[in-house]
Amino acid sequence: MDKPQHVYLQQPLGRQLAFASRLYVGALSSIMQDVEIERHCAVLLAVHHHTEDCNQQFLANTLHIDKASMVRIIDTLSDAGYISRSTSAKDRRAHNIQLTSKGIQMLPKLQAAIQQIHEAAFTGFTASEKNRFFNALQKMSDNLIPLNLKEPLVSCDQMDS
Amino acid sequence: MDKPQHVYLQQPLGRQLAFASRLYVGALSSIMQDVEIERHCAVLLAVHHHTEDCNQQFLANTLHIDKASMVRIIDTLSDAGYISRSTSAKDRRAHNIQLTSKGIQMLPKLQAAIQQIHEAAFTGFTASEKNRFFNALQKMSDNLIPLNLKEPLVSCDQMDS
DNA sequence: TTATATAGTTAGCTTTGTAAACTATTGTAT
DNA sequence: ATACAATAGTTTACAAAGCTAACTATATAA
Repeated sequence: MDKPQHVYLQQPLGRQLAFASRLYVGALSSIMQDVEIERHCAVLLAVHHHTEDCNQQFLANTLHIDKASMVRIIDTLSDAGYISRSTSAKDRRAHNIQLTSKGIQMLPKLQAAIQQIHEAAFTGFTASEKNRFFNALQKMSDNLIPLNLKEPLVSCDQMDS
Repeated sequence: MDKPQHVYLQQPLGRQLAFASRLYVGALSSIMQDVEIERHCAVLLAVHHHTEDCNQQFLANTLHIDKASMVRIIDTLSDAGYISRSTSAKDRRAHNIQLTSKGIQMLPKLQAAIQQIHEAAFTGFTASEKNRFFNALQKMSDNLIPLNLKEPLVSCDQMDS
């Protein structure tokens, strides 16, 4: 019933996570074939749910996408007519992002697709199992953040130059 | 205690998984700075644990890496001197992959790094929580695979040409 | 023998993450 | 007010990864 997964993981965690992420995006693509920008659903949903001061830096921080990539995404979504930029009144450096009417119109379809994926993904899960999974994923990510250092991480006993 | 995560996930699942995967690889890079090929630890471990008939297609299937990418990875690891190719006696199309002595020598370091990351990642988890997380991730991935179809996925009520 | 499938390779394309340099603006310290 | 530093956004360039297609050499099945 329980496999010996600590000894040797056939799929190391890093790869398993990457694979799951690819499966999720792939599923979204399969379902929303007629919508060309389904890849950026996270941004669309974030814009929808955070109407106040929703600038590119906020989106980048929230979704863990760097700001250069965010420019590309916003350009794509803007060119496709789903969102628009407008200079913030509070801070003229910032560009507030809004959904256009076209963006608002496609939201239900996107939400339905996501719900469909979640129902499929968590088939066989109880509600609390699903909850625990989300919480565990979040906690694990938070635990890993401090290990991502740019600096050499020199331990004391190595400093002898 | 339990947040309303179904309503709107601040981080949609696909992005959360991608982010976690990046954190994992980033942590490995931080810890193994002197080893230049830490990115391919999954392949090295798989080669180590599957000595019999470990060819590139097997590795590709096991780790969910396409075979073209696998060629690149094997080239890199081979150029760096960690593994070697040899034609299989059973099937002369196949290349069996083995660790070189250099590859074997660096294994303990890699395993220690991975253990360190796992200890950090699952700080605050009980053993069973950790187990449940792995099982849930696996189950969720398996559930998503059928949704990844190349074919148009035409529902019956759409077919009327 | 012929046709088909498979393992590996190569090449080309796209997406994504990352870094660096740059602008326009904002905030702060003097 | 002036000078300096920080921030939001943009552009450019590069590297890694996934994907596809075409190709070779072998293997298998008809």
